[in-house]
Amino acid sequence: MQIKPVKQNKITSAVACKNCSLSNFCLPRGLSSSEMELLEVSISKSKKIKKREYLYTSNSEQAGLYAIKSGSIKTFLSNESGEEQILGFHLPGDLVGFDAFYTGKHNCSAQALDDTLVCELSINNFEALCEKLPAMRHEMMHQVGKEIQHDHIVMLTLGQMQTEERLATFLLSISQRNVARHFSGTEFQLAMPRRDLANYLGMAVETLSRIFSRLQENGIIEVKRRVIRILDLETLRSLAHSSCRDSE
Amino acid sequence: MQIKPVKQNKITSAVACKNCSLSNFCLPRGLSSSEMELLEVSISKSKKIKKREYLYTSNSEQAGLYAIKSGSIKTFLSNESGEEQILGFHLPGDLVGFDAFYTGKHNCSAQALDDTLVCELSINNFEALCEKLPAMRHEMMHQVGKEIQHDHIVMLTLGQMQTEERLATFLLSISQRNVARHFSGTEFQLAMPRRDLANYLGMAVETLSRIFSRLQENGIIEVKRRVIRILDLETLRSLAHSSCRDSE
DNA sequence: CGGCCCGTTGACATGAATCAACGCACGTGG
DNA sequence: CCACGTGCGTTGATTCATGTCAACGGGCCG
Repeated sequence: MQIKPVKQNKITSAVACKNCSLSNFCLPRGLSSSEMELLEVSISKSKKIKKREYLYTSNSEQAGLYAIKSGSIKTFLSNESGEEQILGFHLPGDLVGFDAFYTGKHNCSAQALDDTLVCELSINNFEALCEKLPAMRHEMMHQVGKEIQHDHIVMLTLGQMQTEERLATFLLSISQRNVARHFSGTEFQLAMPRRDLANYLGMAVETLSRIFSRLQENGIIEVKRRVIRILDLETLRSLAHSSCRDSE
Repeated sequence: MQIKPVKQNKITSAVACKNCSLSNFCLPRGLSSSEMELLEVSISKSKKIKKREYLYTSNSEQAGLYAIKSGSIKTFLSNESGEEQILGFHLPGDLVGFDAFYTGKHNCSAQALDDTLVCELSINNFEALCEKLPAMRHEMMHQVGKEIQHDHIVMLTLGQMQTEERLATFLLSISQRNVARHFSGTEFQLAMPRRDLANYLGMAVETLSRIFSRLQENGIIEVKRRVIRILDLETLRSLAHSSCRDSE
Protein backbone atom coordinates (compact mmCIF):
# COMPACT_ATOMS: atom_id res chain seq x y z
CA MET A 1 0.00 0.00 0.00
CA GLN A 2 1.26 3.41 -0.91
CA ILE A 3 1.56 5.99 1.80
CA LYS A 4 0.15 9.36 0.95
CA PRO A 5 0.79 11.47 4.02
CA VAL A 6 -0.73 14.86 4.54
CA LYS A 7 1.94 17.37 3.79
CA GLN A 8 0.26 20.36 5.36
CA ASN A 9 -3.16 21.81 5.82
CA LYS A 10 -4.28 23.85 2.86
CA ILE A 11 -5.81 27.17 3.76
CA THR A 12 -6.35 29.26 0.72
CA SER A 13 -8.87 31.84 1.83
CA ALA A 14 -8.47 34.54 4.44
CA VAL A 15 -10.33 32.91 7.32
CA ALA A 16 -10.87 34.83 10.53
CA CYS A 17 -8.47 34.11 13.40
CA LYS A 18 -11.26 32.69 15.50
CA ASN A 19 -12.11 30.22 12.75
CA CYS A 20 -8.53 29.44 11.84
CA SER A 21 -7.52 25.90 12.68
CA LEU A 22 -4.21 27.22 13.91
CA SER A 23 -5.54 29.56 16.57
CA ASN A 24 -4.29 27.29 19.33
CA PHE A 25 -0.67 27.70 18.28
CA CYS A 26 -0.71 31.14 16.92
CA LEU A 27 -1.05 34.55 18.49
CA PRO A 28 -4.79 34.28 19.30
CA ARG A 29 -3.98 31.43 21.68
CA GLY A 30 -4.61 33.27 24.93
CA LEU A 31 -7.10 35.88 23.75
CA SER A 32 -10.79 36.30 24.49
CA SER A 33 -13.08 36.74 21.51
CA SER A 34 -13.32 40.50 21.98
CA GLU A 35 -9.56 40.73 22.14
CA MET A 36 -9.31 38.54 19.11
CA GLU A 37 -11.38 40.98 17.14
CA LEU A 38 -8.86 43.71 17.82
CA LEU A 39 -6.09 41.41 16.66
CA GLU A 40 -8.15 40.47 13.64
CA VAL A 41 -8.31 43.97 12.22
CA SER A 42 -4.61 44.57 12.85
CA ILE A 43 -3.48 41.71 10.70
CA SER A 44 -3.10 41.62 6.97
CA LYS A 45 -3.95 38.13 5.92
CA SER A 46 -2.82 35.84 3.20
CA LYS A 47 0.39 37.37 2.10
CA LYS A 48 1.69 34.90 -0.46
CA ILE A 49 5.30 33.83 -0.74
CA LYS A 50 6.20 31.51 -3.55
CA LYS A 51 8.65 28.68 -3.11
CA ARG A 52 12.21 30.01 -2.83
CA GLU A 53 11.06 33.59 -2.34
CA TYR A 54 12.08 35.49 0.75
CA LEU A 55 9.75 36.66 3.49
CA TYR A 56 12.56 38.88 4.69
CA THR A 57 16.30 39.00 4.34
CA SER A 58 19.17 39.61 6.69
CA ASN A 59 19.77 43.30 7.46
CA SER A 60 16.38 44.35 6.14
CA GLU A 61 14.25 46.64 8.23
CA GLN A 62 11.75 44.84 10.46
CA ALA A 63 8.36 45.31 8.85
CA GLY A 64 6.44 43.14 11.27
CA LEU A 65 5.88 39.67 12.60
CA TYR A 66 4.56 36.79 10.55
CA ALA A 67 2.33 33.86 11.38
CA ILE A 68 2.59 30.97 8.98
CA LYS A 69 -0.76 29.78 7.72
CA SER A 70 0.26 27.15 5.22
CA GLY A 71 3.49 26.04 3.63
CA SER A 72 6.83 26.25 5.38
CA ILE A 73 9.66 28.68 5.95
CA LYS A 74 13.30 28.21 6.76
CA THR A 75 15.30 30.86 8.58
CA PHE A 76 19.05 30.99 8.21
CA LEU A 77 22.07 33.02 9.18
CA SER A 78 25.08 33.77 6.98
CA ASN A 79 28.52 34.84 8.03
CA GLU A 80 31.35 36.73 6.35
CA SER A 81 32.76 33.58 4.77
CA GLY A 82 29.44 32.82 3.12
CA GLU A 83 28.75 29.86 5.35
CA GLU A 84 25.11 29.44 6.20
CA GLN A 85 23.43 27.94 9.21
CA ILE A 86 19.78 27.08 9.03
CA LEU A 87 18.23 28.19 12.31
CA GLY A 88 14.84 26.61 12.05
CA PHE A 89 12.07 25.18 9.92
CA HIS A 90 8.76 26.88 10.57
CA LEU A 91 5.40 25.25 10.04
CA PRO A 92 1.80 26.52 10.04
CA GLY A 93 1.02 28.19 13.34
CA ASP A 94 4.61 29.24 13.96
CA LEU A 95 5.58 32.88 14.30
CA VAL A 96 8.73 34.31 12.78
CA GLY A 97 10.42 37.70 12.83
CA PHE A 98 11.56 38.03 16.44
CA ASP A 99 15.17 38.06 15.37
CA ALA A 100 14.85 41.75 14.45
CA PHE A 101 13.90 42.95 17.93
CA TYR A 102 17.52 43.56 18.86
CA THR A 103 18.49 46.10 16.23
CA GLY A 104 15.26 46.69 14.32
CA LYS A 105 16.81 44.88 11.39
CA HIS A 106 16.58 41.19 10.76
CA ASN A 107 19.68 39.25 11.64
CA CYS A 108 18.65 36.28 9.54
CA SER A 109 16.78 35.58 6.33
CA ALA A 110 13.47 33.75 5.94
CA GLN A 111 12.81 31.81 2.75
CA ALA A 112 9.83 29.75 1.67
CA LEU A 113 10.42 26.02 1.21
CA ASP A 114 7.02 25.70 -0.47
CA ASP A 115 4.42 28.13 -1.67
CA THR A 116 3.46 29.70 1.62
CA LEU A 117 0.74 31.88 3.11
CA VAL A 118 1.43 34.12 6.08
CA CYS A 119 -0.50 36.63 8.16
CA GLU A 120 1.42 39.81 8.78
CA LEU A 121 1.23 41.91 11.92
CA SER A 122 2.98 45.18 11.18
CA ILE A 123 5.36 46.42 13.82
CA ASN A 124 3.20 49.49 14.46
CA ASN A 125 0.10 47.42 14.97
CA PHE A 126 2.12 45.10 17.14
CA GLU A 127 3.10 47.95 19.43
CA ALA A 128 -0.43 49.27 19.51
CA LEU A 129 -1.81 45.86 20.46
CA CYS A 130 0.79 45.48 23.18
CA GLU A 131 -0.39 48.78 24.53
CA LYS A 132 -4.05 47.75 24.58
CA LEU A 133 -4.03 44.06 25.34
CA PRO A 134 -2.19 42.58 28.31
CA ALA A 135 -3.10 39.11 27.08
CA MET A 136 -1.44 39.89 23.80
CA ARG A 137 1.76 40.99 25.52
CA HIS A 138 1.73 37.84 27.52
CA GLU A 139 1.18 35.72 24.46
CA MET A 140 3.97 37.48 22.66
CA MET A 141 6.41 36.69 25.45
CA HIS A 142 5.17 33.13 25.30
CA GLN A 143 6.01 32.95 21.62
CA VAL A 144 9.38 34.58 22.09
CA GLY A 145 10.13 32.14 24.88
CA LYS A 146 9.25 29.30 22.55
CA GLU A 147 11.78 30.53 20.05
CA ILE A 148 14.45 30.83 22.74
CA GLN A 149 13.72 27.35 24.03
CA HIS A 150 13.92 25.94 20.52
CA ASP A 151 17.25 27.64 19.97
CA HIS A 152 18.58 26.22 23.22
CA ILE A 153 17.66 22.72 22.19
CA VAL A 154 19.41 23.18 18.86
CA MET A 155 22.52 24.31 20.73
CA LEU A 156 22.39 21.19 22.86
CA THR A 157 21.92 19.08 19.77
CA LEU A 158 24.78 20.64 17.85
CA GLY A 159 27.11 20.93 20.79
CA GLN A 160 26.75 17.57 22.48
CA MET A 161 25.11 14.97 20.30
CA GLN A 162 26.49 12.54 17.78
CA THR A 163 25.08 12.71 14.26
CA GLU A 164 22.67 9.83 14.75
CA GLU A 165 21.31 11.32 17.96
CA ARG A 166 20.79 14.60 16.16
CA LEU A 167 18.70 13.09 13.41
CA ALA A 168 16.69 11.00 15.86
CA THR A 169 16.03 14.11 17.94
CA PHE A 170 14.94 16.00 14.85
CA LEU A 171 12.57 13.28 13.67
CA LEU A 172 10.99 13.11 17.10
CA SER A 173 10.46 16.85 17.19
CA ILE A 174 8.78 16.78 13.79
CA SER A 175 6.65 13.91 14.99
CA GLN A 176 5.62 15.85 18.09
CA ARG A 177 4.81 18.97 16.13
CA ASN A 178 2.60 16.94 13.85
CA VAL A 179 0.79 15.31 16.75
CA ALA A 180 0.15 18.73 18.29
CA ARG A 181 -1.43 19.76 14.98
CA HIS A 182 -3.55 16.60 14.85
CA PHE A 183 -1.55 15.08 12.01
CA SER A 184 0.11 11.74 12.02
CA GLY A 185 3.10 11.47 14.31
CA THR A 186 4.45 8.46 12.45
CA GLU A 187 3.96 9.30 8.79
CA PHE A 188 4.90 12.62 7.33
CA GLN A 189 6.70 14.35 4.56
CA LEU A 190 9.71 16.54 5.20
CA ALA A 191 9.45 19.99 3.71
CA MET A 192 13.17 20.44 3.20
CA PRO A 193 15.76 18.83 0.94
CA ARG A 194 18.60 16.79 2.44
CA ARG A 195 21.02 19.64 1.99
CA ASP A 196 18.97 21.91 4.24
CA LEU A 197 18.40 19.27 6.85
CA ALA A 198 22.08 18.34 6.91
CA ASN A 199 22.99 21.98 7.32
CA TYR A 200 20.50 22.46 10.15
CA LEU A 201 21.87 19.39 11.92
CA GLY A 202 25.47 20.44 11.38
CA MET A 203 26.62 17.49 9.30
CA ALA A 204 27.49 16.56 5.72
CA VAL A 205 24.70 15.55 3.36
CA GLU A 206 26.35 12.17 2.87
CA THR A 207 26.45 11.54 6.59
CA LEU A 208 22.76 12.37 6.86
CA SER A 209 21.93 10.06 3.99
CA ARG A 210 23.90 7.22 5.56
CA ILE A 211 22.08 7.62 8.86
CA PHE A 212 18.71 7.55 7.10
CA SER A 213 19.78 4.34 5.39
CA ARG A 214 21.06 2.80 8.60
CA LEU A 215 17.86 3.63 10.49
CA GLN A 216 15.90 2.04 7.67
CA GLU A 217 18.07 -1.10 7.62
CA ASN A 218 17.49 -1.45 11.34
CA GLY A 219 13.73 -1.25 10.85
CA ILE A 220 13.37 1.94 12.86
CA ILE A 221 12.02 4.10 10.06
CA GLU A 222 10.98 3.78 6.46
CA VAL A 223 12.42 6.36 4.08
CA LYS A 224 11.25 7.19 0.59
CA ARG A 225 13.04 10.40 -0.23
CA ARG A 226 11.23 12.98 1.86
CA VAL A 227 8.44 10.71 3.01
CA ILE A 228 9.23 9.31 6.45
CA ARG A 229 7.43 6.63 8.37
CA ILE A 230 8.42 5.88 11.93
CA LEU A 231 8.19 2.16 12.59
CA ASP A 232 9.80 1.89 16.01
CA LEU A 233 9.19 5.00 18.04
CA GLU A 234 10.69 3.56 21.22
CA THR A 235 14.02 2.72 19.66
CA LEU A 236 14.09 6.09 17.96
CA ARG A 237 13.58 7.72 21.34
CA SER A 238 16.40 5.74 22.86
CA LEU A 239 18.68 6.79 20.01
CA ALA A 240 17.82 10.39 20.64
CA HIS A 241 18.86 10.10 24.27
CA SER A 242 21.80 7.73 24.04
CA SER A 243 24.77 9.42 25.55
CA CYS A 244 28.37 8.78 24.62
CA ARG A 245 28.99 5.14 25.38
CA ASP A 246 26.29 3.84 27.69
CA SER A 247 24.14 2.28 25.00
CA GLU A 248 24.68 0.43 21.79
CA MET B 1 55.97 43.28 33.07
CA GLN B 2 53.21 41.37 34.65
CA ILE B 3 49.72 41.80 33.26
CA LYS B 4 47.05 42.39 35.84
CA PRO B 5 43.85 42.77 33.87
CA VAL B 6 40.66 44.02 35.39
CA LYS B 7 38.47 41.02 35.93
CA GLN B 8 35.21 42.88 36.38
CA ASN B 9 33.93 46.08 37.86
CA LYS B 10 33.28 45.80 41.55
CA ILE B 11 29.98 47.23 42.68
CA THR B 12 29.28 46.39 46.22
CA SER B 13 26.60 48.82 47.27
CA ALA B 14 23.08 49.14 45.96
CA VAL B 15 23.53 52.08 43.63
CA ALA B 16 20.53 53.61 41.89
CA CYS B 17 19.95 52.57 38.28
CA LYS B 18 20.62 56.09 37.07
CA ASN B 19 24.01 56.06 38.75
CA CYS B 20 24.86 52.51 37.82
CA SER B 21 27.74 52.25 35.38
CA LEU B 22 25.83 49.55 33.55
CA SER B 23 22.71 51.55 32.76
CA ASN B 24 23.65 51.68 29.08
CA PHE B 25 23.47 47.91 28.71
CA CYS B 26 20.82 47.08 31.18
CA LEU B 27 17.10 47.65 31.29
CA PRO B 28 17.27 51.41 31.97
CA ARG B 29 18.91 51.89 28.57
CA GLY B 30 15.97 53.49 26.81
CA LEU B 31 14.19 55.08 29.75
CA SER B 32 13.73 58.69 30.71
CA SER B 33 14.64 59.63 34.27
CA SER B 34 11.02 59.64 35.40
CA GLU B 35 10.51 56.22 33.89
CA MET B 36 13.70 55.05 35.51
CA GLU B 37 12.33 55.97 38.88
CA LEU B 38 9.40 53.64 38.37
CA LEU B 39 11.80 50.89 37.40
CA GLU B 40 13.97 51.74 40.37
CA VAL B 41 11.33 50.97 42.96
CA SER B 42 10.31 47.76 41.23
CA ILE B 43 13.72 46.19 41.49
CA SER B 44 15.24 44.44 44.43
CA LYS B 45 18.93 45.17 44.30
CA SER B 46 22.00 43.34 45.31
CA LYS B 47 20.85 39.79 45.54
CA LYS B 48 24.04 37.89 46.24
CA ILE B 49 24.90 34.58 44.66
CA LYS B 50 28.07 32.91 45.79
CA LYS B 51 30.34 31.11 43.38
CA ARG B 52 28.81 27.81 42.27
CA GLU B 53 25.40 28.69 43.68
CA TYR B 54 22.37 28.76 41.42
CA LEU B 55 20.36 31.81 40.49
CA TYR B 56 17.67 29.47 39.23
CA THR B 57 17.47 25.88 38.11
CA SER B 58 15.82 24.08 35.24
CA ASN B 59 12.09 23.47 35.77
CA SER B 60 11.85 25.96 38.60
CA GLU B 61 9.05 28.49 38.54
CA GLN B 62 10.00 31.81 36.96
CA ALA B 63 10.39 34.27 39.81
CA GLY B 64 11.57 37.14 37.70
CA LEU B 65 14.28 38.53 35.48
CA TYR B 66 17.80 39.26 36.61
CA ALA B 67 20.32 41.91 35.66
CA ILE B 68 23.89 41.05 36.47
CA LYS B 69 25.67 43.76 38.38
CA SER B 70 29.00 42.14 39.07
CA GLY B 71 30.46 38.69 38.73
CA SER B 72 29.39 36.26 36.04
CA ILE B 73 26.75 33.64 35.38
CA LYS B 74 26.64 30.64 33.12
CA THR B 75 23.37 29.23 31.84
CA PHE B 76 23.14 25.63 30.75
CA LEU B 77 20.69 23.02 29.53
CA SER B 78 20.69 19.35 30.49
CA ASN B 79 19.08 16.48 28.67
CA GLU B 80 17.82 13.07 29.72
CA SER B 81 21.24 11.47 29.28
CA GLY B 82 22.80 13.94 31.69
CA GLU B 83 24.70 15.74 28.93
CA GLU B 84 24.98 19.46 29.46
CA GLN B 85 25.29 22.28 27.03
CA ILE B 86 26.38 25.67 28.28
CA LEU B 87 24.19 28.23 26.55
CA GLY B 88 25.95 31.41 27.49
CA PHE B 89 28.26 33.27 29.81
CA HIS B 90 26.66 36.40 31.18
CA LEU B 91 28.57 39.45 32.31
CA PRO B 92 27.62 42.62 34.18
CA GLY B 93 24.82 44.43 32.36
CA ASP B 94 23.41 41.25 30.85
CA LEU B 95 19.87 40.13 31.59
CA VAL B 96 18.95 36.52 32.19
CA GLY B 97 15.71 34.67 32.78
CA PHE B 98 13.92 34.95 29.43
CA ASP B 99 14.08 31.22 28.95
CA ALA B 100 11.09 30.80 31.24
CA PHE B 101 8.68 32.86 29.15
CA TYR B 102 7.53 29.85 27.20
CA THR B 103 6.17 27.69 29.98
CA GLY B 104 6.56 29.87 33.06
CA LYS B 105 9.28 27.51 34.22
CA HIS B 106 12.95 27.85 33.46
CA ASN B 107 14.19 25.53 30.76
CA CYS B 108 17.80 25.96 31.79
CA SER B 109 19.81 26.56 34.94
CA ALA B 110 21.84 29.61 35.85
CA GLN B 111 24.91 29.20 38.03
CA ALA B 112 27.43 31.74 39.31
CA LEU B 113 30.99 31.39 38.06
CA ASP B 114 32.14 33.91 40.65
CA ASP B 115 30.55 35.60 43.61
CA THR B 116 27.89 37.58 41.83
CA LEU B 117 25.47 40.41 42.48
CA VAL B 118 22.21 40.70 40.57
CA CYS B 119 19.20 43.01 40.53
CA GLU B 120 15.90 41.15 40.47
CA LEU B 121 12.77 42.31 38.73
CA SER B 122 9.93 40.10 39.91
CA ILE B 123 7.62 38.80 37.24
CA ASN B 124 4.69 40.70 38.72
CA ASN B 125 6.56 43.97 38.70
CA PHE B 126 7.72 43.18 35.21
CA GLU B 127 4.15 42.86 33.99
CA ALA B 128 3.12 45.99 35.81
CA LEU B 129 5.95 47.98 34.24
CA CYS B 130 5.09 46.64 30.81
CA GLU B 131 1.59 47.91 31.41
CA LYS B 132 2.75 51.38 32.39
CA LEU B 133 5.84 52.03 30.34
CA PRO B 134 5.93 51.61 26.56
CA ALA B 135 9.66 52.33 26.59
CA MET B 136 10.11 49.48 29.03
CA ARG B 137 8.24 47.08 26.75
CA HIS B 138 10.39 48.20 23.90
CA GLU B 139 13.56 47.77 25.86
CA MET B 140 12.45 44.32 26.95
CA MET B 141 11.95 43.23 23.36
CA HIS B 142 15.35 44.66 22.60
CA GLN B 143 16.92 42.52 25.30
CA VAL B 144 15.03 39.43 24.22
CA GLY B 145 16.15 40.05 20.65
CA LYS B 146 19.72 40.27 21.87
CA GLU B 147 19.40 36.85 23.46
CA ILE B 148 17.93 35.41 20.26
CA GLN B 149 20.66 36.90 18.14
CA HIS B 150 23.32 35.54 20.46
CA ASP B 151 21.76 32.09 20.28
CA HIS B 152 21.72 32.25 16.49
CA ILE B 153 25.41 33.04 16.38
CA VAL B 154 26.16 30.14 18.67
CA MET B 155 24.20 27.87 16.32
CA LEU B 156 26.24 29.10 13.40
CA THR B 157 29.42 28.56 15.38
CA LEU B 158 28.55 25.05 16.48
CA GLY B 159 27.01 23.99 13.21
CA GLN B 160 29.47 25.30 10.66
CA MET B 161 32.80 26.22 12.15
CA GLN B 162 35.93 24.22 12.81
CA THR B 163 37.22 24.16 16.37
CA GLU B 164 39.84 26.83 15.78
CA GLU B 165 37.31 29.17 14.19
CA ARG B 166 35.02 28.64 17.14
CA LEU B 167 37.61 29.67 19.69
CA ALA B 168 38.71 32.64 17.59
CA THR B 169 35.09 33.75 17.31
CA PHE B 170 34.62 33.40 21.03
CA LEU B 171 37.73 35.39 21.90
CA LEU B 172 36.65 38.16 19.57
CA SER B 173 33.20 38.31 21.12
CA ILE B 174 34.70 38.59 24.60
CA SER B 175 37.00 41.28 23.32
CA GLN B 176 34.08 43.21 21.86
CA ARG B 177 32.02 42.89 25.00
CA ASN B 178 34.93 44.28 27.00
CA VAL B 179 35.40 47.19 24.64
CA ALA B 180 31.70 48.00 24.90
CA ARG B 181 32.14 48.11 28.66
CA HIS B 182 35.23 50.31 28.40
CA PHE B 183 37.61 47.55 29.43
CA SER B 184 40.58 46.37 27.49
CA GLY B 185 39.74 44.51 24.32
CA THR B 186 43.14 42.86 24.20
CA GLU B 187 43.84 41.85 27.78
CA PHE B 188 41.29 40.13 29.91
CA GLN B 189 40.66 37.25 32.21
CA LEU B 190 38.21 34.52 31.34
CA ALA B 191 35.62 33.87 34.01
CA MET B 192 35.18 30.19 33.19
CA PRO B 193 37.39 27.11 33.49
CA ARG B 194 38.51 25.26 30.37
CA ARG B 195 35.90 22.60 30.91
CA ASP B 196 33.04 25.11 30.65
CA LEU B 197 34.51 26.87 27.66
CA ALA B 198 35.10 23.60 25.84
CA ASN B 199 31.54 22.57 26.53
CA TYR B 200 30.16 25.88 25.30
CA LEU B 201 32.20 25.58 22.12
CA GLY B 202 31.22 21.95 21.59
CA MET B 203 34.66 20.41 21.79
CA ALA B 204 36.85 18.36 24.12
CA VAL B 205 38.89 20.11 26.79
CA GLU B 206 42.07 18.71 25.27
CA THR B 207 41.21 20.11 21.87
CA LEU B 208 40.57 23.52 23.37
CA SER B 209 43.86 23.42 25.21
CA ARG B 210 45.72 22.47 22.06
CA ILE B 211 44.20 25.35 20.13
CA PHE B 212 45.16 27.79 22.87
CA SER B 213 48.70 26.48 22.66
CA ARG B 214 48.79 26.67 18.89
CA LEU B 215 47.50 30.24 18.82
CA GLN B 216 50.18 31.14 21.33
CA GLU B 217 52.93 29.42 19.35
CA ASN B 218 51.86 31.40 16.31
CA GLY B 219 52.09 34.64 18.24
CA ILE B 220 48.43 35.43 17.92
CA ILE B 221 47.61 35.42 21.60
CA GLU B 222 49.37 35.04 24.90
CA VAL B 223 47.82 32.58 27.32
CA LYS B 224 48.48 32.27 31.02
CA ARG B 225 45.74 30.01 32.26
CA ARG B 226 42.67 32.22 32.20
CA VAL B 227 44.50 35.42 31.43
CA ILE B 228 44.41 36.12 27.71
CA ARG B 229 46.24 38.77 25.76
CA ILE B 230 45.47 39.27 22.11
CA LEU B 231 48.66 40.09 20.22
CA ASP B 232 47.46 39.94 16.63
CA LEU B 233 43.85 40.96 16.34
CA GLU B 234 43.82 40.92 12.55
CA THR B 235 45.00 37.34 12.25
CA LEU B 236 42.57 36.32 14.95
CA ARG B 237 39.77 37.91 12.93
CA SER B 238 40.82 36.07 9.82
CA LEU B 239 40.86 32.80 11.73
CA ALA B 240 37.34 33.47 12.92
CA HIS B 241 36.12 33.92 9.36
CA SER B 242 38.21 31.37 7.55
CA SER B 243 35.90 29.08 5.71
CA CYS B 244 36.63 25.49 4.78
CA ARG B 245 39.73 25.60 2.61
CA ASP B 246 40.26 29.12 1.32
CA SER B 247 42.84 30.19 3.86
CA GLU B 248 45.68 28.60 5.69
C1' DC C 1 12.85 13.34 -24.20
C1' DG C 2 16.85 15.11 -22.01
C1' DG C 3 19.36 17.53 -18.57
C1' DC C 4 19.82 18.56 -13.95
C1' DC C 5 19.31 18.28 -9.31
C1' DC C 6 18.42 15.18 -5.42
C1' DG C 7 19.67 11.46 -2.88
C1' DT C 8 22.53 7.44 -2.15
C1' DT C 9 26.67 4.65 -1.75
C1' DG C 10 31.68 3.51 -1.62
C1' DA C 11 36.62 4.49 -0.72
C1' DC C 12 39.53 7.21 1.61
C1' DA C 13 41.41 11.18 4.40
C1' DT C 14 41.48 13.75 8.51
C1' DG C 15 40.05 16.54 12.39
C1' DA C 16 38.83 15.87 16.72
C1' DA C 17 37.80 12.65 20.65
C1' DT C 18 39.68 9.48 23.77
C1' DC C 19 42.98 7.51 26.84
C1' DA C 20 46.85 8.36 29.62
C1' DA C 21 50.26 10.83 32.10
C1' DC C 22 52.17 14.78 34.20
C1' DG C 23 53.23 19.41 36.30
C1' DC C 24 51.70 23.35 38.18
C1' DA C 25 48.53 26.53 40.70
C1' DC C 26 45.67 27.12 44.46
C1' DG C 27 43.22 26.38 48.60
C1' DT C 28 43.28 24.09 52.94
C1' DG C 29 44.88 22.62 57.15
C1' DG C 30 48.61 21.91 60.13
C1' DC D 1 54.11 30.11 56.71
C1' DC D 2 54.78 25.78 54.67
C1' DA D 3 53.23 21.02 53.24
C1' DC D 4 50.10 18.61 51.09
C1' DG D 5 46.32 17.26 48.19
C1' DT D 6 43.22 18.13 44.62
C1' DG D 7 41.70 19.91 40.54
C1' DC D 8 43.01 22.58 36.38
C1' DG D 9 45.41 22.78 32.29
C1' DT D 10 48.64 20.82 29.03
C1' DT D 11 50.76 17.43 26.05
C1' DG D 12 51.46 12.93 23.58
C1' DA D 13 49.81 8.60 21.33
C1' DT D 14 46.18 6.51 19.29
C1' DT D 15 41.43 5.62 17.67
C1' DC D 16 37.29 6.79 15.56
C1' DA D 17 33.54 9.41 13.73
C1' DT D 18 32.63 12.20 10.24
C1' DG D 19 34.01 14.88 6.24
C1' DT D 20 35.63 14.73 1.51
C1' DC D 21 35.96 13.07 -3.09
C1' DA D 22 33.92 10.44 -6.61
C1' DA D 23 30.48 7.99 -9.09
C1' DC D 24 25.88 6.75 -10.10
C1' DG D 25 20.73 6.14 -10.47
C1' DG D 26 16.40 7.98 -10.60
C1' DG D 27 12.85 11.39 -10.34
C1' DC D 28 11.29 15.81 -11.82
C1' DC D 29 10.84 19.77 -14.62
C1' DG D 30 11.39 22.20 -18.72
